Amino acid sequence: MQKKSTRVRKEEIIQAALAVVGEKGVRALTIAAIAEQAGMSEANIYRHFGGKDDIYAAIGNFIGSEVMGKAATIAGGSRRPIEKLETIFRSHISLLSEQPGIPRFVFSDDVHLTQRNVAEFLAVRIGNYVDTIAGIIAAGIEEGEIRQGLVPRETALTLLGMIQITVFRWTIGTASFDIKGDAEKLWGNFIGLVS
Amino acid sequence: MQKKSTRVRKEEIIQAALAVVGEKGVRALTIAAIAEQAGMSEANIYRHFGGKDDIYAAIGNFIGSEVMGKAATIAGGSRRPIEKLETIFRSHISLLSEQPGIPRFVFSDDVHLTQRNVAEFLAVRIGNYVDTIAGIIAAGIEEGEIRQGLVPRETALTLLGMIQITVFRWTIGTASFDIKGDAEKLWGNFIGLVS
DNA sequence: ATAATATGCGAATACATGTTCACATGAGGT
DNA sequence: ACCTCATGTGAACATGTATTCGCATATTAT
Repeated sequence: MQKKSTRVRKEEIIQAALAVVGEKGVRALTIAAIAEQAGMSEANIYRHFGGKDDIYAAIGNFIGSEVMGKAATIAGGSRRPIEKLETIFRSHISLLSEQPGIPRFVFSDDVHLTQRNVAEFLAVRIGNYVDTIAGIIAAGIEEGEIRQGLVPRETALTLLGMIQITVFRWTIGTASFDIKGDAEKLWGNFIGLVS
Repeated sequence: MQKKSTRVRKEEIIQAALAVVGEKGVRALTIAAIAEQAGMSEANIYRHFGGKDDIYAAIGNFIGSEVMGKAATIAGGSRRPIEKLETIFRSHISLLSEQPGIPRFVFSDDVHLTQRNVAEFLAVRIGNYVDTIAGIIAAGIEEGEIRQGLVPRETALTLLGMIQITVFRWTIGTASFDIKGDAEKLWGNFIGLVS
């Protein structure tokens, strides 16, 4: 087996772990499963991570920085508020459907209850995410694209709820669930709700 | 130890299991934990249930019939559509905050992936639930209480998403999270969205 | 080239978990 | 009162899981 630096191995292990969560859920995120997915021995995983808690934290960091950061980029663009919201909504649904491990991990009660520090970290990131979307909505109201009288923060939470329930129905239902089509319908109705 | 009939023991075991899930999550739903919570031996649990899968199914049935049925009762009442929606929303938030085991179980990826039959059953029940709420919204549109142009089904999903994200933020955050207050704010904004 | 160090792995360990079994005991029908 | 059967339990078992340890080997610096 070719040797690689810890930096590279850490990324491989995190990606393998996310793949396992996506396919079999957080419950199946065992060291053995990660090792098999990553194509290395179980003992080797301990060369690069202190233990399972350490791996949980690394997954949380990855999701927090790589994923949640995207919204900030879109928010900083020069398009109109409604367009920004649509882009964020679409790319979010797209990402979650391609990397099911991400929502599984974030919504896992196992993580919430046994990895409190990871949960707190994610809670803060999600809070920032809500703020970002609320800011776009506030701008939309000011520019007249979005109806007056709406509360930006609560409207942002409503939008996130749409994403969450879509992912949930996709996860719980059969594999043939058309998540993209479902999301489109919800978005169309959201336009009607806010304009 | 006093002996009781299987019928009554089954209920005790299910309630104990729901309590365990509410306090420590689905991951911690072990036979040992249920036995301790219910105050009986592990072996005795096997007197009344075939095994863990059987217990999962029983929990799913309980949640499906006892809980989801409430919405149908409210929907059948004689109040105005918006009032019905508010009652459903409030009682739902109230129930989930008092019995955290219910959302933990329903949203558990462990259940979704390893208990497919339970997941399918819940999916059908949730589908009925969506239909019920969509029916109320359709009536609201017809009576002029709710804005025209909205799609009942998608608006119903949006309402459910509000509930789901509220429970999620409550679960992931600190124990001091004010779920009732948060839900009230969301409801107030929902009124603005649909009317 | 060689020493030093980081990387890799099979095997062993300690513990948790689902399940079964042989045996005890209490409740209800006769 | 007694018999029968459902209910209850401690102990044992097989398997799964996280983690550690001694040893091998590739990479890097000198």
